[in-house]
Amino acid sequence: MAKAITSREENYSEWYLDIVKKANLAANSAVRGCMVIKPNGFAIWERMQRQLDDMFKETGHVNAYFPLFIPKSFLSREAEHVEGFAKECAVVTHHRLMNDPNGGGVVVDPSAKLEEELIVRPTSETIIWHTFRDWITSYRDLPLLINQWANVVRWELRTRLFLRTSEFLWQEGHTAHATAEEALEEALKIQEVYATFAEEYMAMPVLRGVKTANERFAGAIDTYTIEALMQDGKALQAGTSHNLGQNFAKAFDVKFSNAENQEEYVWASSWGVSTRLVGGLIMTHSDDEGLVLPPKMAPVQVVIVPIPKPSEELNTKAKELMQELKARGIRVTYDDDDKQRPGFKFAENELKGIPIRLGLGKRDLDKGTIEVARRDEKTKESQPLDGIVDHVANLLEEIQQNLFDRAVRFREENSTHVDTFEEFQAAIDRDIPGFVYAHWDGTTETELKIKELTKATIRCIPNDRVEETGSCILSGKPSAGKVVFAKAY
RNA sequence: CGGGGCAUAGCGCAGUCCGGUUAGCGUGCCUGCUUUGGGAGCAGGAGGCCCCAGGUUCGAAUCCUGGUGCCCCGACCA
Repeated sequence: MAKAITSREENYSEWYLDIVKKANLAANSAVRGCMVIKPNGFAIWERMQRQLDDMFKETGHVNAYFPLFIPKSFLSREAEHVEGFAKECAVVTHHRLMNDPNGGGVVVDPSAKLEEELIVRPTSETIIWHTFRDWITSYRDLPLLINQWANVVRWELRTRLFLRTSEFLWQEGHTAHATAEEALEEALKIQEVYATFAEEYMAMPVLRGVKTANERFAGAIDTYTIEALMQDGKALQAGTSHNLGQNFAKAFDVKFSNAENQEEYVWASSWGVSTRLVGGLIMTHSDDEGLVLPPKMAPVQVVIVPIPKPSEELNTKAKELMQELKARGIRVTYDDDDKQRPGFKFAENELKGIPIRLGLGKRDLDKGTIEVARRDEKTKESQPLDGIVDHVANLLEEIQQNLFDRAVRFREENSTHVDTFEEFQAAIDRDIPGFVYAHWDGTTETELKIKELTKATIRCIPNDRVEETGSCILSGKPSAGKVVFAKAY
């Protein structure tokens, strides 16, 4: 068991890191807080990208690319925005290096100081709105629906692979609209796109909700979020979509002429999901044997293992089978390494999260069967080779659904409703705190006080919450409905 | 930004307190033989600026001074 990973029970944090490292998803790099995404990890991100990109295109968005560097002055145009990001920006101050006159290698050339420093984008609203000013003059230019796939940098003090790194990959959508209603609709539409993606493709159930004033994006009117529950009972903000109102249009003076030839400021939205989703995917489904991937997100869905080792006979059959599976659109590989034994390969393929393993041996060929093992439930059974492609195709769907159902069940089992602060405290203090629904008086003051006392934050006010009168668990003041608290990543 | 830890073979580590031949163990890697339906066994082999710089000493992975880097835990944030 050379590659055994720490169990979740023993140390959840170590378990997560073990999976990331031992499934070869990512590694720490020479740069603090920045990760190297390895081929296995990047393949998952690529699947996310491809699917999301299709969905964005489907909703009328087009891709573009804006610069990595942003003039420092741009960031300060929107007051709340700069306050939100100023503390975590990387700043470029010089543009040239020179040989150290003292022989210490290269040093920054002091004569190459920039007139205006550049910041490395922590998000691109400012540079994009500066550009949109040139793109928009008339209501006929609207709506403008732009997305970009990019890297961003936020100088994080505490990082974890995928979940929070100083540099990360993401997509950021930026849209401009003629009316407030349209901008709001756009923000909500994207929230639903994100939720659909999370649930149908990642098999990760999410709560759809709106952030409190305290938790919203710096510069937004409202932030819509999807929140997932991880296996340790902590919430993960998996995607956000912002209604920016006219805040950035005003800051960057972006106006359009409406049909009556009157000038108005443009209405905006922005939204993003990042490589953090890979972390969420890992923590939603994986177990103590390693990574578990839902079939739709698995770079490899089926692996065929020759037993006990490759032979001409087995290779021929396996390749034939691969062709049939590929023809059905199934991503399949053949593990024809003749050095490792089957047991090793089983463990290795489980660690990597491949949803289905097909074990093919001499006995199978004689009997016309094949061994089908599913990663999610760790069961295996012998199946007739005849009709195996249909069986595998159906099983992939079943696994996808099973993982989602399992995650929904976990979330339900770990969601509680409380009415008093004592109940609240007890719920949050459990080993798996989960989502805790409670009344809140709507003030930032109370929210912060609760956070100080319990470390729990308001994840969202659910879109589908039932309106009911109640009293705040802390202040006792009236509340119009329960909000969702949790400890969060 | 505080607190702690670590830096020695691809990876994981011991050795450092108490300086001393050729720096060691596990794993991985290479070769060969035997094995082979759940992480194989034996034999042989390759692989090291012991984080960097200075100092002490006949002699430094080890002691002293000064750096650098990364990780983990908290506070802040996607």
